[in-house]
Amino acid sequence: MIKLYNIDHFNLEQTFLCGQAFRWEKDANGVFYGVVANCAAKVYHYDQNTIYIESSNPDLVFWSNYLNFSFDYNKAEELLSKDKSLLACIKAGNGIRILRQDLWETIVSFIISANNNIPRIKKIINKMCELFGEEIQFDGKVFYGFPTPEVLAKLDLADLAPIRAGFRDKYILDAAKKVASGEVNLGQVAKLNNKTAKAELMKIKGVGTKVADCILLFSLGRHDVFPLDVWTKRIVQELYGIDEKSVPDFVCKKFGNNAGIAQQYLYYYYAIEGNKLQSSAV
DNA sequence: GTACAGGTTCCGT
DNA sequence: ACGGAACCTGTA
Repeated sequence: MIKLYNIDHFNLEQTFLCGQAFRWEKDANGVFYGVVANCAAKVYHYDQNTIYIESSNPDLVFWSNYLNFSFDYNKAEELLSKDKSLLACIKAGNGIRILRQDLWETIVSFIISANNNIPRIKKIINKMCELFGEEIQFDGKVFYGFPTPEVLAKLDLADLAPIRAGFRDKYILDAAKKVASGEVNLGQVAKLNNKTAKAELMKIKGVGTKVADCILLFSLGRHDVFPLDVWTKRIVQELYGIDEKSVPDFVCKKFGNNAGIAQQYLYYYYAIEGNKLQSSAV
């Protein structure tokens, strides 16, 4: 078992259920079960400042990387808190962290997220893992790893039909084929700057601006990227009185290196918690 | 029955 | 370049 002590700024609920990851579930005791790549895990707070991780892969380095444990949130939040509108979001969502998720898994997950809702996204991903992922025995339960590009590349649309991905099925296959063949080299993508990495990812069908930004933020730790979806665009427009076309530029300039973190707070506060928008001074 | 969901692609100007 | 419809499916 891995024990993480003296945790500052880390809330599992907000981190796992804020819409950046789709494979964590909370049970009746408040314990989170999930699968990361091919590692099943049980994660829970011992107390507010201590987290326990039991996993089929009890590797501290693996988990501290996934949780982006070394990143100092205090500094980022200190800067963001100067904005009065964000302050309320930061207080409400305190302890949200941006994960560093597996690149391949993040690509496929956010392809599936297009024009979709979170419960259904989860359902599709779980079914795909169950059918094509590796079986993992852990804690007396059965889990399924995320299918590799190689496995998915061999499938056709009929094979994928049971996961009920709808029109996204062909995009999943396109991603698998391009990654398995090396046409899109994931090892390289991680080394490229935002703009180039994004262009590389967008070679995949079903990966547009927003999905690519999500991949950069939620997998590669590019905290300066602000994925603009229908929610966050609407939120920024109303909160700051910005017209639609200026939003991308505005968030970039306003939140700079911490834009992605700002995005996550805004999304959590207004979209997940369902608070009503009210304008306030910038 | 109809509208809509954390977008992207495709097809018109 | 830019705007709008179409897209699978599930749920309200």
